Amino acid sequence: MKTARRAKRPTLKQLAETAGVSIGTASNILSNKVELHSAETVARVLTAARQLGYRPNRVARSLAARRTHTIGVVMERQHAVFTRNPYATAVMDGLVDALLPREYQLKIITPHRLEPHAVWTELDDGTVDGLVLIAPLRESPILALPPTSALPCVVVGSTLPDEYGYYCIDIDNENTMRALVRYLIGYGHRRIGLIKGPDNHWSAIQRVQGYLDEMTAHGICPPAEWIADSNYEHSGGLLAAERLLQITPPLTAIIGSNDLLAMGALDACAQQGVPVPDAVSIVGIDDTPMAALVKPPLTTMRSPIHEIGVHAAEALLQQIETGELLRGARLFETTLIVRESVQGC
Amino acid sequence: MKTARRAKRPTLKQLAETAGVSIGTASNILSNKVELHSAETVARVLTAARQLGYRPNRVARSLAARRTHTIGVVMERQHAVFTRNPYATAVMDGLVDALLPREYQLKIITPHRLEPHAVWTELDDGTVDGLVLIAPLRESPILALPPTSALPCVVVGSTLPDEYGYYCIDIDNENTMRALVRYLIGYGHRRIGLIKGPDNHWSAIQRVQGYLDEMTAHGICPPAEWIADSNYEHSGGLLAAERLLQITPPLTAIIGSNDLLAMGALDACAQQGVPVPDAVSIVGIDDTPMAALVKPPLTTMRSPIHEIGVHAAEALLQQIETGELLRGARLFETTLIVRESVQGC
DNA sequence: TGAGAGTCAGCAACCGCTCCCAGAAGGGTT
DNA sequence: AACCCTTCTGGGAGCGGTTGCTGACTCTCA
Repeated sequence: MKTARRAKRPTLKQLAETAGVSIGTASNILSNKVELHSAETVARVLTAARQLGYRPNRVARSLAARRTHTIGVVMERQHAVFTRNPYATAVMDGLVDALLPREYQLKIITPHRLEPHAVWTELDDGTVDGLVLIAPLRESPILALPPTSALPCVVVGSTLPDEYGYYCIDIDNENTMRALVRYLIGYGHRRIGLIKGPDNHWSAIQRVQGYLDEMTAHGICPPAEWIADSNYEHSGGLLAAERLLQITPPLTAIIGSNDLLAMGALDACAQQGVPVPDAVSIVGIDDTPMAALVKPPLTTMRSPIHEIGVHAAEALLQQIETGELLRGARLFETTLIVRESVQGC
Repeated sequence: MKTARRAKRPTLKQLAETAGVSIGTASNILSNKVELHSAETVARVLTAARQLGYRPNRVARSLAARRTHTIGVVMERQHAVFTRNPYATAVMDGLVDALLPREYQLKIITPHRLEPHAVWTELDDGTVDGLVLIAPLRESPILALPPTSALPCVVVGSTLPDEYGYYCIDIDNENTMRALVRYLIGYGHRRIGLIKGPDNHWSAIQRVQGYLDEMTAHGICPPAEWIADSNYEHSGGLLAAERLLQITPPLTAIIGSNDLLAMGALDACAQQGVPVPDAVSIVGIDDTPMAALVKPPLTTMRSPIHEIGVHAAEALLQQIETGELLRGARLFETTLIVRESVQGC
């Protein structure tokens, strides 16, 4: 592969020469260790830097200091589509907000190998000080290896079992779903269907569990047909809802395991002329920005995704800077956002 | 600042030792220059690598090879909110799609200094092989300096005047707006208002120009009050539309300079009980995913944003790999997406 | 047997910067 | 005057790779 030959830019060595100091001195001064040197030397170096248009080479700096000031955001290949992944998008916002002010950079990593060791070669390549794993999947090669590589990591959007040894930041999936079921039951619903997320998402499984637990706690034993398998996307919600709408006697409420699913269900109802919430109530989870825009506006559980992103960044930085690895989980509360897609029956 | 001491991982030197070869040999083999060495040596090195769990250090590699295989995505501070920036989000998707398969990584950069030279220190810090500038603003410090630093760059979402010396990838803002105006006029509209984007966006200015040109081409001279200043966001569209709706005799159509603005206008109409499209037609530009979801579904001009992202990546890689800098602009066609927010009058 | 060609591995000079350590210079004490 | 501190600067050994060059070795063929 041909590589362009670019104009050389001034190095620290040149800077040191034109300022008439040693490289070490110049380095110190440019790294803000100004107190080590006399005001006159500092001024000389700074002037020379300005005059030369000196810009430090961050790669060299990282190599020497073994610190990159960069965080990697790891997404599964199939998730790396921001337009269809409002969750990842919102997490990114939180990360950006927390990271940029502290002069950390952000790198997007999507492994494309399959073998776990190869994947970790892509993830832990020395260019990042830490990793945020966004919603790693159950069978993902990323999780196949224990986080032995002492690279600080946090997991967002998947609550992994303790054995995995990761610090997880997420909402409380089970309780969120249980709250949603309780809310619908409070409105008199009992024939409540669920559009289930994909089995390879930890959250999907936990949400189903919450649904089943709360339903049975109220003496309802939902038949299998009430639970429609799907992915986590709008189109999947539409298809799944079409199936659920054919159940007789009809369900009076449908829970989307996330907002996208619920909005797909909303569209299915619209297409089939089923009025929401008059004929069927629909709810989701996440409260993505679109949830307020659809008709009828979606009642949903708000996940503090942005806050989760911020916390992920902070937890990661803490690990990086103290060297102490965090374990366990930090589960955020969700709050019910009542809009217009639910009604008693 | 305390730095965690991490477990050392094997270096090329160790690898070479355990494989019983020289560092250079090991390096060649791991860089896929396998043809330089005998099959037996290759096997020995590969085995040792597997056994040691060797992972190359990309930082060191970048320093030595002066090639990082990383692209920087530069966003203005105020734009680095993905949840409210469907445009940047869609561009990112295109970049990801084009870059990841070619083993390039993607880094998000948001300058937080103000002085142009300081900004370029952040942008061109040696960690990227090229830069994608997403919708740089008119008075941005990023643009204050000519792209003299021979770092390959492309601009996306802003069509800069030639003098700036950047290769720009964008839609044809003026003609897109003119087509929209023509479309409305074709429906008999003449009292057409415009919600204008912010003055610091090149696209906003070009779109206003297109509006004015096409209106006057049809003998309509829009009074100043028909043009409502705004930002590029939903909330801004709502406020601006409130003003436009008070004009008497009423406007029969409102153009949002982008979809977010148009959707804000839609909400303003809903709040004031003005039926769309019966009382007023509303259109936007971009065709963001939400445009199809709102009520009524928004008629808009589709920008091939994803394609723009892909092209940006390809143009950038071409510059990086050939060393020849591109100039000028590549303007993509937009296409009218007819939905339900327009009607004759 | 010796020259020439062709393989293949090792050596060593970087890449640009950090950071530790030694030592020079200057000032104050006794 | 000798000694000790303090303050400041320079030297140099890495960080973990890449890369061009040298030269040893084998093979072929006259």
